[in-house]
Amino acid sequence: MAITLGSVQLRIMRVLWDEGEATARRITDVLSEQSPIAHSTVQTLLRKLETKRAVAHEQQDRTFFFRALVAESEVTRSAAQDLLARVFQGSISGLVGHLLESEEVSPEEMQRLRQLVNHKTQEASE
Amino acid sequence: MAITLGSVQLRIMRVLWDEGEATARRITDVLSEQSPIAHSTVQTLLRKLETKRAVAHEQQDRTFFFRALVAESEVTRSAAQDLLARVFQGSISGLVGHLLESEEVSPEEMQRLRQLVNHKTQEASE
DNA sequence: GATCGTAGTTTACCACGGTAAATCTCAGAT
DNA sequence: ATCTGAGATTTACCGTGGTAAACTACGATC
Repeated sequence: MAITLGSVQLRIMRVLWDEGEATARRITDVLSEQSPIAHSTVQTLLRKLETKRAVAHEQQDRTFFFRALVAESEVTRSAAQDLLARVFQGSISGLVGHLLESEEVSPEEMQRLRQLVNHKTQEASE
Repeated sequence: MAITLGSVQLRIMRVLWDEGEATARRITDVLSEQSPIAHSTVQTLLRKLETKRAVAHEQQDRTFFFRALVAESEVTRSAAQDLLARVFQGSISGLVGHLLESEEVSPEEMQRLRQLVNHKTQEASE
């Protein structure tokens, strides 16, 4: 059941995760802040998301209110696992190595990263 | 120029990276070890890879020898960056956090990971 | 009551990855 | 000379993501 979403679908889901529930119109407006998108495009994608059980809607008056059926963590996790398996053949250090080489990483990020790794190391030894 | 490849295309590229150059037949054989794939499928994908300048071929007698035009590091890097941007909005710690939670990580992997992170931290402070 | 706007529905394309059969071509075997 | 096998090429189909116009329905407003 690996839930894989396209980039626009992901942005739609993000609105739902942020706001709990939203109308198609609301989503169109939020997405359009970044780059213009036709309302019917958003509606089509919501439909496709509903088909694959990633969202559901309920009606009030003439308007649909959508909400997410899958958790953000679920989606991001399967995306990360997918990449890890497909591209890095399971090697987390391979993935992280590449990222550290090619991205500008803020000191805060590095801090968080170190904590994550050390925490996990500790866990393993207790 | 983000080179993005599908999973089978990636497996094809891996053969080329491993072997330097290979015929379509050779690639079919290698891929078929894992799961059977029609020769013509491999040829079609090689064609598509050639169209997008990921591979090139040269002819000897009646046979094409393919080689990679893009480096493995280039492809894996752009895949990782793509995921990072699209799904984790740039947060490496977010990505790594998810992976550490959901994957079994061997002690060796953790070791390498710690080294990576500490090394990078050191770099930043010199 | 005609019109306007907004919601949702239908329909249609395009691109890409993957899948593969069908066909063409030609060198080597019989 | 003919057949066979292996290579390459052509053609075709499906699924998914993305894109959006066209159409329908309906409540509110002039």
